[in-house]
Amino acid sequence: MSGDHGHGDSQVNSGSKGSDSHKHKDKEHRHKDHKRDKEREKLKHGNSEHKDHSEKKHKDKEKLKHSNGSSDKHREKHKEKDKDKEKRREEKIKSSHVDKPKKEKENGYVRDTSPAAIKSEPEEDNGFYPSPQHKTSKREHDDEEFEYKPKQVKTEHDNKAKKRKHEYEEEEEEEEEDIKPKKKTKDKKVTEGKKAKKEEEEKWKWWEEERSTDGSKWRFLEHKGPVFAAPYEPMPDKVKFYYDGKPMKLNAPAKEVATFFAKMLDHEYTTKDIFRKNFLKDWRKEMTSEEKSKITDLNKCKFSEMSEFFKAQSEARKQMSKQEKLKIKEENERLLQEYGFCIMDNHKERIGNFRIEPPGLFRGRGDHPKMGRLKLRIRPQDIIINCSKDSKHPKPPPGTKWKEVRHDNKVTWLASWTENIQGSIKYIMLNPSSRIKGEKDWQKYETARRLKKCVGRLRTQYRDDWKSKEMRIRQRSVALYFIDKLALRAGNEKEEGETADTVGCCSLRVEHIKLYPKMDDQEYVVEFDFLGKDSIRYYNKMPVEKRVFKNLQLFLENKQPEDDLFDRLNTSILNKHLQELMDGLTAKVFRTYNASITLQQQLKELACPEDSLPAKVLSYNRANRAVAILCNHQRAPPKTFEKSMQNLQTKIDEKQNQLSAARKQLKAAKSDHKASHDDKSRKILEMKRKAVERIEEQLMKLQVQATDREENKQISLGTSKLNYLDPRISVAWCKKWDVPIEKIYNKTQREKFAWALDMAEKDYEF
DNA sequence: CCAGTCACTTAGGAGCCCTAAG
DNA sequence: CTTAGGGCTCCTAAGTGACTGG
Repeated sequence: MSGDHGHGDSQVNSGSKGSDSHKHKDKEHRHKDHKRDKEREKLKHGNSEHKDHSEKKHKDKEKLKHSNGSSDKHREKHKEKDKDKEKRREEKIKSSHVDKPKKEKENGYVRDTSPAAIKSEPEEDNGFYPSPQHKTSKREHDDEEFEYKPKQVKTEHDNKAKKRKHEYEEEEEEEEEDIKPKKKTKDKKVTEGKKAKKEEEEKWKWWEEERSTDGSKWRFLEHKGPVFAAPYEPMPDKVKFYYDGKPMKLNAPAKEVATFFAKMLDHEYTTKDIFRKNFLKDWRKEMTSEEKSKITDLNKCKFSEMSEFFKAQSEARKQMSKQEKLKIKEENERLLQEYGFCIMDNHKERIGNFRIEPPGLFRGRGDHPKMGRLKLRIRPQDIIINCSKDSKHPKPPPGTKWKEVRHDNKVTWLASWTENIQGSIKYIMLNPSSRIKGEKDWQKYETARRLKKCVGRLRTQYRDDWKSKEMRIRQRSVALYFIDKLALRAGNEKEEGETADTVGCCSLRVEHIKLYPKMDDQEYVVEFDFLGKDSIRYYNKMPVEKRVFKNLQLFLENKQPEDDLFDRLNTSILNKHLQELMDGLTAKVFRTYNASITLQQQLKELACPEDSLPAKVLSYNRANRAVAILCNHQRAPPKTFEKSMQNLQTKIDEKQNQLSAARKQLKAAKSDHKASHDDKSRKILEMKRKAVERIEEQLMKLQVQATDREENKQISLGTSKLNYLDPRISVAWCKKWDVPIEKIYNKTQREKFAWALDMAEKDYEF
């Protein structure tokens, strides 16, 4: 970590303490700021300056990522071709328009009005929980509280009492607590000494409360604003930068940027052409004109002294004494306490990312055209603050101003800024454990469960549509089939040249699939090979139904490799269609649905009541893994994988030897006992028996561990666990098989899924 | 319909930190 | 006590999808 984002003051102090030593720099910065503002302005209107399309063949075959070579040429060609080609194809199959009136929505909360959805909805209410999907509209008067100012924050110190959910006592022991952090700090000092662990154990059961119906996300919001990145600390003069073999002094801004590069020197990013080119270009913008005229070739730059300096620094940090480390920890904790929480509607909630992203070099993933560009430092005047009108507004650091303070309760973010690489907006939002995130998450799974009820009908329909006489419908139905069956992502269009060339379902190109009428003993095999989100390769061969196959052949006719496979389809068309089939349905719901249903099925299949605890956990992980594979959640095999696998194997071998030794002894003890039949020998026998059992168990545990790890080599379970699997399935499974939930969810995860832990019983059905 | 904007979810990797084993 | 390695947290990029205004 940057470990250097020093002190809480970094938020506030740029004007006070820190300033003296930086006066000089500050001036220069300010001067630059002007230019910068202009540049930032430009962003808004499309930043055309970097339109370099360096034609490059990929050679890198780093693991399985980025290794599919389809992309670059595509970029060039794609541009012009599109329009007219499309038109040419237009008439291939007659298209007629059947536009239907759209469904209604109420501000973000989906109203179920489609007849289809209504009829298919016995609403699985476990009788008690208010569904997030259909808020009962009984509390129309909700909004009358709109302008109130909360006097108290509910923080419940309830540690025991796990279940009680049916008792309707949300009013229980809400400690009256001053909102003002003053008191909080005091409170804290008392406990902090020992373990800071005690904290206020928030046990607010928001899921037992009504939800707002008017599209507002909150009624009251107060926070202290973000924490800014620590200012640049000039390096000691003895750490030199060399150009063309000669030491060269750089002005502060240029030097700071140089340190960004130096810090990455060991990373292979810095060897990539695009990265270097982008870096040099942006770096030069920070230079004085002399520097600029001198430094023209990155190859002549030597950053190694700087790099060594940082390495030494981080080494020193590791070597720090316990005390020093503790001090840093405490400081971090203080910062967290001060800036890491906000008050939203009477409750203190954890903020997800309260630190502003520090400046640095942009690291895109895959073959990103903008890798190496300079991410500018974010200043208070770049930040928009969002909070309640009647809250205590966050203060900008002395001598600075926010860009804007607004009071928009239709959104959930507390602060935002525009980033300079893509011109996109970044937000500060709440932690996943917060009500606002939890509700949404819950709702997501409820939507997926509604899909479960009508997925049969939808499948019948899209299969029917394979026969449609309209091209667009055939394409739509085949794409939907892929999304359903293979859990592909929707595949929005992307701006070319702005990002890595990756695709999803709707944006698949001809070059991404291959058709094999026959392959081995299978017929109609489709081979997929493309880079998806994060440039993770998707590779899969799948036999499809004849009709699908024939359709694909049709779609491919007269197309170039870089043409769109589904030229009459995009995500917005697809989603519009889905919306008509089921209220709230979009392409990504299929991923959620298929992931969750797969987990549930797998857990049923793999169930084995006699299994030991570790075996059960293994089963769970396998079920989880099936989902991860479905969703193509990969990871780079850990660098130490082979070695650690070997170590484990050694352990297993040892254990095995131990076991056979123990068995021998047991045998001996047995015959001893047979011979003597005395108490002593019986005792020994028992002991040996126990020993064997114990070793057997240990061995089994190791073996399970080995299997699990081997199977996990390139699969990442976390993503699906966190984003796709209805946590209630897991909770129910744990209850059913007496597996402690801690085996499945760590602390953070339990916090995120608190709602599920609380409400799911062992008979929960997704 | 289309491009642009905005909000919010989903994603893998870096690196810190804890723990179990030596 | 030290060390290795694996888990967890943080970080922030990269998606999805709604909406807007022309």
